[in-house]
Amino acid sequence: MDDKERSDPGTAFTSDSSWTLGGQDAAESVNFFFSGSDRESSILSQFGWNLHPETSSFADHDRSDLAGSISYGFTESSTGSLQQAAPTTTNLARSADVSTPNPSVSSSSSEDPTEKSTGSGGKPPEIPSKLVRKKGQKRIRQPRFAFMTKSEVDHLEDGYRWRKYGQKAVKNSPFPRSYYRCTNSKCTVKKRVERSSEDSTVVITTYEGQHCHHTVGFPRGGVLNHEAAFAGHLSPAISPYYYPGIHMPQETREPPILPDPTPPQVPTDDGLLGDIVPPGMRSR
DNA sequence: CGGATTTGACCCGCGC
DNA sequence: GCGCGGGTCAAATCCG
Repeated sequence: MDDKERSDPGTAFTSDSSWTLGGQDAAESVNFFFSGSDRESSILSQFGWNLHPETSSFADHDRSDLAGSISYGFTESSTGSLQQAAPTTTNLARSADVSTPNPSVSSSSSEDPTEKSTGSGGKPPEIPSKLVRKKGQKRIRQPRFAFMTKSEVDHLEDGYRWRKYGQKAVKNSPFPRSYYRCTNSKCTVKKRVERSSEDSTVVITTYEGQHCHHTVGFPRGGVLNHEAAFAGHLSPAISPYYYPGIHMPQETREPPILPDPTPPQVPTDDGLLGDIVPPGMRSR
C-alpha cells in the first residue's frame, strides 16, 4: 500500500467547495461518494443524505459541546486503505466496503467466529492463534465505516469500552495508528484510530464490525459524541447498504443531516445520531 | 491484584 | 519469490 494511489489524500477530493466524486475502486468493489454536482447529490440522497451547499460547511461547524467538530467522511477499501476527504472539506460519505470477496460471508454477521478463536488465551501455546486462522482462508473483513473528526483527543468517547491491542506507525503519516477492540468478549467490533497526516487536528476513526450489545453507558452523563452514533447504531443500521454499487433498496429520504443547534439534552440511544444520521437509515 | 496499555515480533496479503 | 506495509498477538509493564 503505498503512496500515490490510495493513501494520498486530496487526490480523490478537492479541498474546497468544488467537490468531486470519490469514485469507485473497481478492484476492490468499493464505492464511494458524492459531492457537489447534481449527480453526486442525487447519489447522496439515495443514501438518505442530502447535500446542500449552504449546509455543507457544517463539518467545520464548531460544536463546543462535542469532543470535536464533526467532519465526514470517506470510505475505505477492503485493503484497508483510506480514501480520505480533504480535511478542509465537508464530505458526507457512506462506506460500502465490501469486505470480502467471498459472497458467503454475510456482511451482516456481527460475529464472525470463523477466526478470532477467542482472541488470546485459551489455546495451546504451540498453536499460535495467528496460525489458527485456517490456512488458505483469507482474513475476513467485516464491513467498515470510517469518518473523520476534528478533535484534540485521539480516542473519542463513544459509549463503548475499548481495549487497545496494538499500535503501528503508518506509512506516509507521522502519526501512529491505534487498534482497539471492544472489551465485550462476544463483540468482535474493532476500530482503528489515527490522525490525519494532512491535518493533525483531524482524527480518522474506522469501525469494523457491528456491536452485538448495547453501550455500557454514558460516561460523563453528557452528550454522546457522534462517534457513538456510528459505533453503535449507524453501523448496524447501514448494513443493508454494504454492497457494491450504489443501489439503494428504498427511498429513505429524510431530512439532511443538519447541524442541530440544540444538542440532545438526554443521552438517549440516539446520541448525536439524530444530528447526522437520517432516521430512515436507522433500522430501529 | 486485575485490567488496560505498551511494544516488539510475527503473520499475511499484495505488488513488483 | 521477495519485500513492504498493515494487522494482530502476547509478554511485559503500568496503573488504579
